[in-house]
Amino acid sequence: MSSDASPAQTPVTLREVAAAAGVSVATASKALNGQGRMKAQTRERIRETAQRLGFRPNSLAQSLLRRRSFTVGLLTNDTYGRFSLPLMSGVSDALVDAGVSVFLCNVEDDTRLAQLHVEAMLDKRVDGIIATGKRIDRHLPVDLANLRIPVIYAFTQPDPGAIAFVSDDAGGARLAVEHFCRLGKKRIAHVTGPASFAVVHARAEAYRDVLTEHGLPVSEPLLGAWSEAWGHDAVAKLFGDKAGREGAPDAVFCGNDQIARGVIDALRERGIGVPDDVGVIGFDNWQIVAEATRPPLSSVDMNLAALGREAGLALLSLVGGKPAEPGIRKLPCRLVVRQSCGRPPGG
Amino acid sequence: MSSDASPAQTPVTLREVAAAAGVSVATASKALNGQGRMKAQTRERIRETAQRLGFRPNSLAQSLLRRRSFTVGLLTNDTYGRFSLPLMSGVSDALVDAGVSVFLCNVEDDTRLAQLHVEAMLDKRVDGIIATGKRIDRHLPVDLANLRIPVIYAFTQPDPGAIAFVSDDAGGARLAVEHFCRLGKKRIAHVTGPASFAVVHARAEAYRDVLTEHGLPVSEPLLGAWSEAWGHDAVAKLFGDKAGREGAPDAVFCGNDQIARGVIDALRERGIGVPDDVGVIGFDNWQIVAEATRPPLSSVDMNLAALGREAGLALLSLVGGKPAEPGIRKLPCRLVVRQSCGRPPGG
DNA sequence: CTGAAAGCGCTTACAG
DNA sequence: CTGAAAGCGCTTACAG
Repeated sequence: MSSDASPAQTPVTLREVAAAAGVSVATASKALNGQGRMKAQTRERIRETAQRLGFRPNSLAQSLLRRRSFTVGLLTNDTYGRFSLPLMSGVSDALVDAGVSVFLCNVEDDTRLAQLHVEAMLDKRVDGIIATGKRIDRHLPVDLANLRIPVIYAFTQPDPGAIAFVSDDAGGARLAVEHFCRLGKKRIAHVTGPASFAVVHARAEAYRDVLTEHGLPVSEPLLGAWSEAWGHDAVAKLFGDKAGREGAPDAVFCGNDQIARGVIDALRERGIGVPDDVGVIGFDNWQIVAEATRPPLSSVDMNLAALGREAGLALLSLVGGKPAEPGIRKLPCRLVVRQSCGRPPGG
Repeated sequence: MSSDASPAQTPVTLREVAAAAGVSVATASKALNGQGRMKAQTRERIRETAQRLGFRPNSLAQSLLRRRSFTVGLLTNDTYGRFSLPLMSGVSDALVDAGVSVFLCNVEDDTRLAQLHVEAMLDKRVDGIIATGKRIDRHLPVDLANLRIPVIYAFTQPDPGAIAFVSDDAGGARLAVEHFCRLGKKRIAHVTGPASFAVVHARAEAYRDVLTEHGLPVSEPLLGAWSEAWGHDAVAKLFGDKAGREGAPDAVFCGNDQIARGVIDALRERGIGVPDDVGVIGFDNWQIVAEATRPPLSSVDMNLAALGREAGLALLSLVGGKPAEPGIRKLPCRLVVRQSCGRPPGG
């Protein structure tokens, strides 16, 4: 009920501040922006008046003048959000402190919808666009190549000559397989997703490389679906029906956490102990899966929030006019060790 | 390389269109907006010119004049996004067709961050705000009560006198328990989350009501964590250690899908068949969990995307000046039947 | 040290 | 039927 609480239904303008302080709007503007030269006392009086009236400059008016809206568009086709969400919050975190707000554009796989969103962004004069998706090897259903505003790609297939941030899948796979080597594992299998995914090949190749480097036998990666069910089936293939386990793997590196969970469940059903008999490492570090697995799952984390942050900062720098090399930047993954991979010998 | 592709680094203005068409900017504006009266031929010529030059009005300038930015802010503290994401995409879908874009504001549980985002929204003159969260019974860490712009709450605790959309948890629970009754189940248990959640009580009460209405025995709901592990433990409590199953439940209604998954896994480990011996229904219809469960899990869906859509439309209508009754609107859930609950007798 | 003027890109009364 | 003028809320040369 205090008349100061929300006195006007309409925001205070600079003109009102100037009138209340007995100066021109030009002077008021300069006082509040720290521009120009004026008596410290005048500046202070104007500042206090603005404060008292709860003045906040109209961003739309400023943007019109500055040709800079302090907004960016974030395009995604990851409705389910498993990968997008950490990435989005990384982007948002990186930008909010610079006063930049993020428009959320969920484009699904719908070209019309994507076009609609891109046009809305352009009309609203966003300073730039971040394109993100659920797959590193697929384009969004819209062409962002000639937009007159900067575009950064993150976790999606970039246009040629663009700047993109992706996770270093090969590096992530190395982390997992080298960890197994360090634990003294000798027969390390790889169960992963379908051949249609680029990451499947990148990770499988790294898997082979590490084993070769360590002089360990390389068995062909088993490709299947990204599902628990495939994890189950893969265990049947790897461990056969025989009771004895000679020649069977002592470690399984899985292409995602769901497969890993299926593997662990299937091993338990066979009475094979994890991590004592067989170590398991997953990929994605999807907390809700990794922590529900028995035992909790060690997994490779793609650092998606950090990736989003990098993308946000890169866009900011581009918007600020700093030139940047085109190309794909691979950001390192990290291995989150829980209990499924086993302890170092004597550890 | 075509000089039409992106000829100017700077967008075409109305002034340029007017010049190219040989009219004043006022006439050009009216022609494009279908305002005023003029020779059809003039209007057409201007339209064609605008089209040819790729003119798109600067939304910032329009907003300044119209006092309407065609943007809204979406506040959420659901970093993980399980509940937020469908809701967000519902909001976004409802608004994109009205030309309204959505600012994503991830506020975590951080009051400073929330304040920062709200101020950025106000400065950018958003037309309204949608507040959403991960819990129906908790406030966001910021006060939105006296904002001078409309606020709609969705899936979060509203301020008194506000408009809110939430899922009808009691109704959702009824759907599940009544389904069991229809299938002829006689001893229906309820395993759910912690007492600190309002939904736990709402659903438990509906559970009791339905059983009473059907003249079936009511056993006290088992409260625990929202986890698979609790689902496991609950099975131990419900089914005891004895081999015989006289008096044991023939159906379990679970407070979320993770609990349900734990229950089903534990039943299988005991050799109890799902759905033949015991039917199981979960809550949330979290696809990735429900489909990986063996057998696939029947579950109550809160229709979060629809809820987001309603919230978006309600905000639009408020922004448009239509008055609306304050209060909490409960939106119906729906039961998604898969295989874990069993078939009707003789079905 | 301070203010009047011009202008960002658009729209909307009001003249002619 | 068309255009000159005023103005949305602000900033930035330029005078004084």
